[in-house]
Amino acid sequence: MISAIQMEALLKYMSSHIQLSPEEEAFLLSKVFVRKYLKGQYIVQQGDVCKYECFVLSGCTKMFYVDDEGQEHIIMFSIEDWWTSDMGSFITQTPADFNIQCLENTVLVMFSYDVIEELYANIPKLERFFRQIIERAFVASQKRIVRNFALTAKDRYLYFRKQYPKIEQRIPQYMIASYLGITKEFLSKVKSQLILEQ
Amino acid sequence: MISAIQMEALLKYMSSHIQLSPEEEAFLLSKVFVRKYLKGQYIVQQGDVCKYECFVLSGCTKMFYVDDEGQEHIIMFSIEDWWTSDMGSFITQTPADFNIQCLENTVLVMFSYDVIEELYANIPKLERFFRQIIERAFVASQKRIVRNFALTAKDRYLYFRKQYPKIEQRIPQYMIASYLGITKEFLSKVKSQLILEQ
DNA sequence: CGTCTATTTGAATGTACTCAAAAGCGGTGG
DNA sequence: CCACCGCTTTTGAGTACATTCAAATAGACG
Repeated sequence: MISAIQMEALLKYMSSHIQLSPEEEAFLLSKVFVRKYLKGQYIVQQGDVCKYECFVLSGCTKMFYVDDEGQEHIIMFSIEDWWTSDMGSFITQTPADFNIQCLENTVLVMFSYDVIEELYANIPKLERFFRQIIERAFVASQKRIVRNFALTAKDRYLYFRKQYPKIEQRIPQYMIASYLGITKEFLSKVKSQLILEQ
Repeated sequence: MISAIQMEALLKYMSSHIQLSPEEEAFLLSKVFVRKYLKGQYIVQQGDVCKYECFVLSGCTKMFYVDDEGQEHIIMFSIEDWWTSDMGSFITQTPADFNIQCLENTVLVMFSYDVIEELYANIPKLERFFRQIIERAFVASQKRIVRNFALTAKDRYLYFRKQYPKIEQRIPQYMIASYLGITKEFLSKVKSQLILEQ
C-alpha cells in the first residue's frame, strides 16, 4: 500500500485525463507499488519479459536497443510524468527487445500486467485513460519517423533542443547523439557549427 | 445501415480480438458506413481535419508527409484488414500533418469521431479493442525507428520485402524507396547489387 | 593532482543523394 | 501492328552528409 503523498504526482497526472472517485483512487493505490532504482540499474533487460509499465515519479531513464555490432540505439528517454516500458514485451509477455536503464536515481510506480488487467476490469475509465496515453505516444512516434527522414542531423538536433530542453540538460551528449541517430563525434561537429553561425 | 456481407471482413477481424453479441454487432453496423474511393483520390489532406478512422475492406492507401522542399515521405501503407487515419489529427480534431491517398480503388469502413465516442460509451469492450490495436501500432512504430537507425538501406529493404511481400508486389518501387527513407535511384542500385550478390 | 569519462578536432572513408540522361514498360490511337 | 506518350526504373558521374579511427582536450570526482 502506497501513501497518497508519494503518489500525488501520478494522481495529478491522471486527473488531467480522467476523474476518479476517492474509492477508485484508493483501489488503484492498493494495487500498484513504488520502487526505487539507483543510477545505472536496469528496469528491463533485452531478453527478459517486461513485467511492468512504469510511471516515473522522479529521475530519468533511457530505453535502448543493442544491435548485432554491439552498438546502442536510444529509442526514448523518460523523466517525471512519463511512462516507460518495453510495450512490445509487456503486452505479449514475451522477451524484450529493448533495455531500460536508469540515468539517475529513479522512483517509479509499477503497474504489473495482472494489475493493469484488474484495473481495466474494475475501473473501465482506466482503459480509456491508457488508450489515450498510447494514442499520443503513437502519434509522437510516427512524427519522429518523419523527422528522421525529412530533417538533417542538425535540424533534428535543433528540434530536440527546442522540444526537450529539460532532458538535454541532464543527459550526456553522446546519448543525445544516439537518440538522434548520429555519432557522438558528428553531434559535436554540428554543435560547433551552430556556434559559428551565430 | 450496412449489410453484414459487406462488413464480414471487419467483423471477422474484430472477432479475433473481442467477442461482440449480435446486438452489439448490429449497433456497431448501424453507426458506421462504407465508402468507396477511386485510385488517386485523397481520404485526408494535409491541413484538413481527419474526420474518420478507416478500416480497409479492399484496396490500398499510402499516408505521407510533404516537406518544405516539396518532397514526399511515406509513413505507411494500408491494405485489407488494416486501419488508416491521421491519428494525431483525429484524436485532437485539429488540422492534419499528413495526407492519405488511394493507390488503388479502395473500399473503407468509416468510423467518425462522434461515432467512435458513442461506441466506446455503449460498448466498453471496443475501448479495449482499440487500445490493443493502437498498442500494437505503437510497438511497430518504435521498432521501425530502431530499424531506421540500426540497419543500412539494403537491410531495411530486405526486411520490408520479407515482412510485407504482398505490399511490395502492388506498389511502385519509388514509393517503397520513400517508405524506406531513401531515393528511388538508390533503391534501384541496392536492388541491382542484390542481384549481383546471388 | 591523477584518473576516468566525455567532448572536440582532424583526416580519410563510405553511404546515400543530386542531377542528367537513357532505357524499359504499358497503354492508346492511328 | 507499330509508333508514340507518359510514367517508372536504371545507370553514371560528381557531390554531400555523416562515419570511422585516432589523438588531443576538457570536465568531473575522489
